[in-house]
Amino acid sequence: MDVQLKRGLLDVCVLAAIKNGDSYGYKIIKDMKPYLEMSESTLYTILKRLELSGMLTVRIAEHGGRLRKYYHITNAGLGRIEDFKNEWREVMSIYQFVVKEDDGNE
Amino acid sequence: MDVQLKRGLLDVCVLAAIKNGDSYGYKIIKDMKPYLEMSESTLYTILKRLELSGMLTVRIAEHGGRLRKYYHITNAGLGRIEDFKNEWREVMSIYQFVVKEDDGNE
DNA sequence: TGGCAATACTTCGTGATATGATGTATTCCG
DNA sequence: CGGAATACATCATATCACGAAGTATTGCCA
Repeated sequence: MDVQLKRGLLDVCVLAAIKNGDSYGYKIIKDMKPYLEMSESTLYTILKRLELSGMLTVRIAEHGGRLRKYYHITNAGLGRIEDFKNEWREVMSIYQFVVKEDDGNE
Repeated sequence: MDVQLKRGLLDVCVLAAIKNGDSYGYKIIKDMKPYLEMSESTLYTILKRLELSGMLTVRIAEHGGRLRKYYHITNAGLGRIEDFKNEWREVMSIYQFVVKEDDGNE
């Protein structure tokens, strides 16, 4: 899928992936794969950014001898998803503008 | 509106603004304003990019003593709009993933 | 036991791109 | 006469997705 189109969806998609329960990087990628594929470097960059902007918190836990960083969504993160929903109205009106066929009757 | 969300829409929006008749920079901005606002520097950058990638052609004409560059969409440009429509299915499935509420019954 | 896939996270460099600031030039209107 | 509107161009900057490469452990299978 087009990189530019992806850009507006990635952050909020990652937040959505943890909104119903804490998760960790490797699992997030696999959960999102049917909807949106992303590389590991992309995801970890995004997770860092979302942490720095207070959209999520991190908890390090050991699991089977390996470290895992579990990500937990904050109220700000939930708010970000709400903002996205509100902006979607605008997006749909732009979409209508793009696909609108000129029927020649105006 | 969120810059990242805009990115995937701008190019195709500009193409849509000229698909029913040639237009020029200043007019494109005004036509798009109700749907999507963009600065002049952004638009002229995009028009240049779309020209270089063969999505549109340019014709310079004089209008009232001033130069105007009229932009005309090519078949490649029309194809770009079609691609966008097809990708929209994916976008909507991602949107559904983001807004899906966990109803606690699973 | 040797090796490879899977799991899990990190860092770096690069290319694409939206935007503000700034500049140039003309026309139109009061 | 002057400022708003018209019309386009260039530059520097900040953001960001991504491939490449690296580190380290577990689990499996031949």
